[in-house]
Amino acid sequence: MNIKQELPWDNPRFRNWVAVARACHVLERTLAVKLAPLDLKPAQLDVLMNLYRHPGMSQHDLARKLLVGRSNVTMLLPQLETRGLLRREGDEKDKRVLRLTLTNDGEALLMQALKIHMALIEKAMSQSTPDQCDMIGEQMRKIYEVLKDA
Amino acid sequence: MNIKQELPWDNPRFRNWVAVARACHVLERTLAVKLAPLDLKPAQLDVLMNLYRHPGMSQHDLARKLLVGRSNVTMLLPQLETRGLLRREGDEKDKRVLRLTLTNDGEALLMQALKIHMALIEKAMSQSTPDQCDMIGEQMRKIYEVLKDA
DNA sequence: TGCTTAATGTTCATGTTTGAACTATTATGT
DNA sequence: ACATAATAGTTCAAACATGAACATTAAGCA
Repeated sequence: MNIKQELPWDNPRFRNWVAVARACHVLERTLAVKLAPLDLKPAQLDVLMNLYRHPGMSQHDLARKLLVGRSNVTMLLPQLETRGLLRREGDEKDKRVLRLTLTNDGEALLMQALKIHMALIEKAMSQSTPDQCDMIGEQMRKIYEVLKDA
Repeated sequence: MNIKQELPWDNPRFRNWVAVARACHVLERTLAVKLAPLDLKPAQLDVLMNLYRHPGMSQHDLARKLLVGRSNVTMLLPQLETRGLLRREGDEKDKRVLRLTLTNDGEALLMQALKIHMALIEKAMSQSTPDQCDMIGEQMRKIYEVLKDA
């Protein structure tokens, strides 16, 4: 009996997924470098983006959007709140939850950061036709659905 | 003048890339959970995979393959070496470099981990046709090439 | 040869992420 | 109503990644 099963590297799905992971990794890394002048980390940008799109969301909801633990959000927010980029205000009806909103400064910084983020993604994705790009997004959303509670 | 430029969320490339990042994130997370019974982290699996494919590689080469700093490799290896999964032996010709190879135990554990990893990727990618899958891999490899030294 | 520069790997301080235990508040069920 | 569950957020210690400074060795070149 041979311990060497069919090797993953012979499997197209495996090799292609490795490419996805590597592309993600290098884009994240590059983004971190390009955001440095704004004194903003990718994780912090994710926070600002989510608050822009979902003003008044709770920390718990934010954590789920970010695919991250609640404690991580707790550690992440004070940096941004101190810089005056967002507000945390207790909910009237449910005294457990804190509602999060961007300040004007936070929104302004977000817009600057988005220019950088967009430029990077444009550079990366401009290799693909619009159809290819949409197909990739579609498949990736399926993957997320399949795995999100597995 | 409106501070709100064209918003990224209206841009297909942006939305689709976000989907890629989320899929990566959730797959990585799931992999960590499934590997836990083997007492192996995704990063450690990456090490074993690379050593299997490139026996005798140096730590520096490994770091570049993993898209990670050299110091990270230095911190990562002792755990695996202590468990008897790999060997580090000094190079004869160049006394600076350490050559890395899997032990039999390391190879055996790798094979177990690969079964888990493969099953997960199969589950994720089985949503796509082979052609779609190959196209995705192709685009992602292009992205990596564009960004790897930017 | 000798001197300078580059490369490999380690160490260390810093910042991040995580999960478990904890407090406070709300929901549920009898 | 009251006891029990579940939920939101925090705290803390441990694991992890990172980059700069360092020691050792090799390469390039006068």
